[in-house]
Amino acid sequence: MPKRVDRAAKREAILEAAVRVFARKGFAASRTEDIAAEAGIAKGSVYLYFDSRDAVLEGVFAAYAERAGRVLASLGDGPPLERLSALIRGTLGMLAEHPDHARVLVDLWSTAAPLDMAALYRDYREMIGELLEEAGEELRPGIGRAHAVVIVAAIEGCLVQWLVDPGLDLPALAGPVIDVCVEGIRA
Amino acid sequence: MPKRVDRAAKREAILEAAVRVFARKGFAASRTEDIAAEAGIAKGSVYLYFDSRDAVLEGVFAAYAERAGRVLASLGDGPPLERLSALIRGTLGMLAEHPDHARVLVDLWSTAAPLDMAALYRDYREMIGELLEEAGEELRPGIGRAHAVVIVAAIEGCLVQWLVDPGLDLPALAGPVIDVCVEGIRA
Amino acid sequence: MPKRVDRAAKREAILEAAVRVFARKGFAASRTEDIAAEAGIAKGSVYLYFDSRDAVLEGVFAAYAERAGRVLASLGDGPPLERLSALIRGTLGMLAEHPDHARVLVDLWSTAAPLDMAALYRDYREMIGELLEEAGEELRPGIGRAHAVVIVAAIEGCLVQWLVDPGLDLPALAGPVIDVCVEGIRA
Amino acid sequence: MPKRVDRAAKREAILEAAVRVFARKGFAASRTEDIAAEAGIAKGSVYLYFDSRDAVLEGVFAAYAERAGRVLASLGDGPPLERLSALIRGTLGMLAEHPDHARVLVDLWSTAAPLDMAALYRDYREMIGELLEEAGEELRPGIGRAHAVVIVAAIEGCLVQWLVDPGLDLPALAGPVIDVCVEGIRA
DNA sequence: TATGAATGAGGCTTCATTCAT
DNA sequence: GATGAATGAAGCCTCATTCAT
Repeated sequence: MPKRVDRAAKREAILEAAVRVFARKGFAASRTEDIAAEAGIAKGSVYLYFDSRDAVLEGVFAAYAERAGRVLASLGDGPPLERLSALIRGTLGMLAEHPDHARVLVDLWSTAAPLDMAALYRDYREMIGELLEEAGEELRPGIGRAHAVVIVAAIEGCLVQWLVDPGLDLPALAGPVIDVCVEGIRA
Repeated sequence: MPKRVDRAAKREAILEAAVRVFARKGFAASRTEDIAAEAGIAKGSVYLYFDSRDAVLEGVFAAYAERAGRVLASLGDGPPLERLSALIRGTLGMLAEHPDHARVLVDLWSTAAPLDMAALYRDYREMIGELLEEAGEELRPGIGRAHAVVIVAAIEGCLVQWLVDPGLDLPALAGPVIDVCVEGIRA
Repeated sequence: MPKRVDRAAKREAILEAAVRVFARKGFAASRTEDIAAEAGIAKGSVYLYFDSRDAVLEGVFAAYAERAGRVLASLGDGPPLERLSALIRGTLGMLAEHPDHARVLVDLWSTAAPLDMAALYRDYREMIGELLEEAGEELRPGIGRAHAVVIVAAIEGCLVQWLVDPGLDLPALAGPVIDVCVEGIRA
Repeated sequence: MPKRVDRAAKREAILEAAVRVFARKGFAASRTEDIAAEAGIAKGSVYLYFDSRDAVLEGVFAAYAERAGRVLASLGDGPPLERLSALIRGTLGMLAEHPDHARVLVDLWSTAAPLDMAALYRDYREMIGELLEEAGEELRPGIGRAHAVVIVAAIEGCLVQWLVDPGLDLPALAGPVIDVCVEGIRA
């Protein structure tokens, strides 16, 4: 009669605890023991669900990537620039709603680990590039796929400034970003 | 008083070595010894010029802040939107020319240390806000100081994407950024 | 009382699994879990049959001691030097047939545990000493009980060399050992 | 003005401390801290001279191998069987004089580490084989190189019994061993 | 009886910092 | 000033053992 434990759920719980800890102290300063304590388990138990402290960070990344993917997938099928605005609002809103994840993102950027952040942003640009392509005539001449990088940048750059200066109102920044990045490229 | 000069020069040399090391391995993974080795001195000697490993990071931040300040100070006195374009080009160019400093910047973001990153970006936005104000009539209605954050974001966000995916051509991104952030806000 | 029998059989099975594991990785590197896995049971179940990991090693020792005793007991009643040769052949053959037990023997030597290895070898020498005594006139003058230690040594020393260099053909070493240790002491 | 330290001497001192500790508790039970304490230094300092705990064991092995080599090298050039007796006496004497090293030898046997014990014993047998060859006519017919293994075995086997039962008088065992292994093979 | 998740003490190792030279 | 050997606190991880199921 084996003890019944929902491994996936427990893993998830640890991951959530880890995000809170990472957000509070940064990954570098977060001890395995901190994570365990936050999750309400013993230090050693973390290793029943993750191979190493780094693996926890990877798990956090995966969770973030999945969440980001869900935002992109939920844009509906309105006009492309409408969807672009929704994407900007959705992303900034999601980040603001999960400030812990957002805070950890910066650690992920600077982690050499094999997290393939590059692919994540490549996909991101790809997706926005598609929207721009689709927008076609609606855009000023000269604006196209190549400008996806700027839109991604505006979003991530807002994130950076918010993290560095939590006084900023992140969701409220969606307005100015849309003013510039959506209205500014309309024909 | 040559002693004083020597001290300052040595400090500077260590700082430069530190930047290279931080850029290579990230701050978290950089050992005092690595910095010393890169600077061609003994481990213990680092402590003759800095109080601690963290103090070195602070020194690096100060150097970065100064360099960034110099870019802002060198914009000349053309028309405001001209100066804005110059600022974008100058900043991205400066970052690309000093990839080591740029790489370290991300570590600085995620460092809890008392580096007052917030002030740096506040000044940055302030400065751009001023330009926007000055541009006045040249801008689309509704565009103003509040949009400085987007311009800073676009720049820093390009930096992020470049760091995460060094395949990107950072200076070349100045074009699209200007298309969106300068041309896009013109009346 | 089938329960009792089952218990003993299970204990035996675990012991056999343990020997295989110890032989493979050495006692120090063998985990309780390895033993359990090899025995096809759960980690915790080992503790239903043994008090501790060390107790398993003690059990293995007891099993070895018993097996060695059986060899000694099976020498028949031919002439003493005949029996000595048989003992040498039997022991080396037994070790070669149970390489796992042999391998573990070395771990037992270096284990401080309360295994009374000393008594085992004392008995061993005692027994061979008896044979030598019995051989009496057949031996060169000056050879006697005191040389039992050399015969035991020759056997165990072959074991050592074989363990350290499995390329050696252990049973084939019986010939040279007998040449020296039996023929060499004959009058 | 660098602090002057004789690295080799310090390494040696740590090695000697390690041998004492290993002999006392066995390698498996010896903690890095024990070694450091025995050497009168701090735990971390061990790592200034060795890469790891295992590396210390390897160092001990190397020291043993060297000492054993020195015994072999000091046999002079008397008649071969004379030299064989000297080798037996020398080896058992050396082991008895360095009981700590001897005790550690057993740990070395059972260590999977890349210590090439096999080569050590191969050389050992080789050397004795040479002596036997050289003895030629002096030996009983049928005795030759192939019996080197038995002589090595007799020596190591005495060591085993002594380690397991320190009551034995190791140097005194040289007599019986020579009776059997030298006198017993003489023509 | 059997399980295997959980525990937490304890080991190895790293490295910022100190300090004798 | 400069050095680098030494320190020892602290972190990651392992694993024997326990115990709820």
